Amino acid sequence: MARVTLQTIADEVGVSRMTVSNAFNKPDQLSAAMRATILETADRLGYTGPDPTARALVRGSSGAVGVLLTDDLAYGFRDGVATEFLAAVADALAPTGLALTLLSSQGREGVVPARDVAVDGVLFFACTLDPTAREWLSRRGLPMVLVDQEPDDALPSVGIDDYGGARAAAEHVLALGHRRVGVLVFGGAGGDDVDDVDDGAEGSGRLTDPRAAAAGWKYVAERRLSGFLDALEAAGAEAVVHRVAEHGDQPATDEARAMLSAPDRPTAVLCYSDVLAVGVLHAAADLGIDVPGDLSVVGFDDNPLATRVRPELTTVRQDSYGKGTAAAQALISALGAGEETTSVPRVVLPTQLVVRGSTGPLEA
Amino acid sequence: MARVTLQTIADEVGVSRMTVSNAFNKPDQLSAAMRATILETADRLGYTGPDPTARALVRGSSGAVGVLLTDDLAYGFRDGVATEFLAAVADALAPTGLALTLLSSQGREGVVPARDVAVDGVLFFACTLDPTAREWLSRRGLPMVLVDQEPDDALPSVGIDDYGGARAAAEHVLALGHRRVGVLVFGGAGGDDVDDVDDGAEGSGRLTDPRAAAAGWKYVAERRLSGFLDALEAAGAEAVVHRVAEHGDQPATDEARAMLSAPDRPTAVLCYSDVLAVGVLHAAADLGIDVPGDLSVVGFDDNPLATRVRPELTTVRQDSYGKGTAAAQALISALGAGEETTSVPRVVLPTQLVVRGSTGPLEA
DNA sequence: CTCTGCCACTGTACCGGTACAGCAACGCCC
DNA sequence: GGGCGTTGCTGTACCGGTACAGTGGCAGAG
Repeated sequence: MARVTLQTIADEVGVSRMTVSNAFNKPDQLSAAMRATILETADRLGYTGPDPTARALVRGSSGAVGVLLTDDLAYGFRDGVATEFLAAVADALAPTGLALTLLSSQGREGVVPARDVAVDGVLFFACTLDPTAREWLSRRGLPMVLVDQEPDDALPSVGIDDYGGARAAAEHVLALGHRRVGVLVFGGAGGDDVDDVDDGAEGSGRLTDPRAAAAGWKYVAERRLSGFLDALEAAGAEAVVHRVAEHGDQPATDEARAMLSAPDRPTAVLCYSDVLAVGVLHAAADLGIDVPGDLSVVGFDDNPLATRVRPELTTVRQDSYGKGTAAAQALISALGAGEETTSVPRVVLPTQLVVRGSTGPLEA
Repeated sequence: MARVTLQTIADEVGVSRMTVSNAFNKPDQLSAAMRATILETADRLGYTGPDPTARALVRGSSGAVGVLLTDDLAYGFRDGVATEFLAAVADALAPTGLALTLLSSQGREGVVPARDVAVDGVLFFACTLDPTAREWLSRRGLPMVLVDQEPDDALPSVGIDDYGGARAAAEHVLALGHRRVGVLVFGGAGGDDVDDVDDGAEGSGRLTDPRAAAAGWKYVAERRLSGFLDALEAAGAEAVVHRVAEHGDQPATDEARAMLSAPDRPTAVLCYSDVLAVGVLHAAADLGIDVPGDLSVVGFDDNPLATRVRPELTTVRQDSYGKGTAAAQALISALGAGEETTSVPRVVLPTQLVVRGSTGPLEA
């Protein structure tokens, strides 16, 4: 059975295709009797309503906005911070009737979702900054909002005060008397330093020159590390920086074990995220190191996870929901404005240190 | 600046539009030199690659599959069972390069996402069975897979053994000696019984004739209730059925408080879900009732939540990830098959009772 | 009786691609 | 030197809608 289109109905009723179209979209353009006949016929023939694709083509809008995530889409459903963010986006989108399309930064079989899927606008929330996906998107000239990315003059961006939060975390452990402080960071490959072995830090391991290494990292990782290091340096404390190459619980445990097994181990560890901090807790437990008695651990994000572990994590809270709301609003207004936008909103949400049970004073 | 299309490039280079199209899609159809010229020009002009919408129109496929959720999209990110399911779908979709579009069952401003957003296929995962969205989808003739819905002769479906799981839950408390058993169900409105006050059970409250009331509920709710009741009846135990109108922690707490405050209260409560069971735990705590000493509580789903509360919930595990995988596979194969599908796969995954700390023997 | 305006509907030209048939030029072979 | 197969590009017809400028008939105004 062939597809039922406007033409099918037009032929059946004996009118032009336009009249049928009007029956659906502009009821006042035709007589009530004709409209009734058309609708009845459409129904009888099993017409499914205007085809979304065709309509999108002619109207230039598709009714969906995209969120560009890592190449692993499922991440968006597994990580507490990501789900909170996406839930906020979904909530903010609800009144507009826009659908939410999850785009992975890397497609298979030559398909690049960022290029090949129809969306009206994009939230750039990828965790790894994939330059090809980003380039495709900017070339498409779509309204786009950067989330947790390096601000760009041309594009609206939403982020949090990563640097300030990291400083606050560092100052917290400094105030507790710690002077030899581990820093566990996620050295997210910035796209091209994968085979850059200059800093001796491909993969995991201790970084000899963390600031140099961080130059190529994704923005958030670099900001947080800078915050940690600036505060530690200002206080004349020693920083022992280790990097994990993959963002996860287990990799962090492995790396933390190395850090904590070294002679003269740090008495506090600042982590890029709560997920990594949980890994540190595991490593400490494995090594028989008491937290917070022998080791203080600070996370970042205030992931729901943070209060689910024992001891509960001291961490830097970010408002993921607020971030999602702000990002969605920015995108919605960019969609509404069309081309003539002049202002490029830049939102930076505050962060806040939340002290819980995983940090304590340095024992003499 | 006007949009750059194939025609723009064709004019610039001085060839036909088709040749430009071929340069992108069929490299072997033209000379290498010409192709190089065209690609260079395209790049210089800032061509963004074939427009996804136009391509979708002519190819008849959009590169995205939809998941129809409740009218509250954010639910998909908040509920542990939903996120697990969606993560599995995302994982299964990854190799195909398909994007994942979240559709809310109800749009605003006359927009019905189920009708107006371009997708190649749909997973019907709505929690409330919204007949209009479903009807639009089936009329569009899209490949579609029902998840946790009443099986339909024409459509592939994926679900779990709700009935068997519920029986197992009931038999578990019966084996522990309980004879007066509360049942807390989620009376999801089946679309049209919202103003149906016949059973005296609009909103929450105790149901006098639960089986009759359940007739209009969504499939899963009805199946689970039947499982509970059949097992209880077979053993000659008494069932005290209460219904909550909204699926949540707080509504469940309220309703459970009513159930547990009544004279001669049940000694065990079977719940439609872990979320409701947590509400029962809260109510019990409020009323000073010890679980499992004075009250046994059984949940359903084995939501991650179940092991996060104290006592940990005895529950009926379902494999949400497996369900997502199966659903995605079914959809992918339906997409591949096109029209000529004859078989209508129907997957029913097993459920399994997991006994934890929230149930115990009836105290004499 | 013409002119004007309105109503209800039609025709055509897009939107930005792709499929497919066609066609000229060229080399090859017998 | 004519038939034939390639190669490389072109033309046209779609895909399924919508925008917009008609157009013919008819009613009321002048």
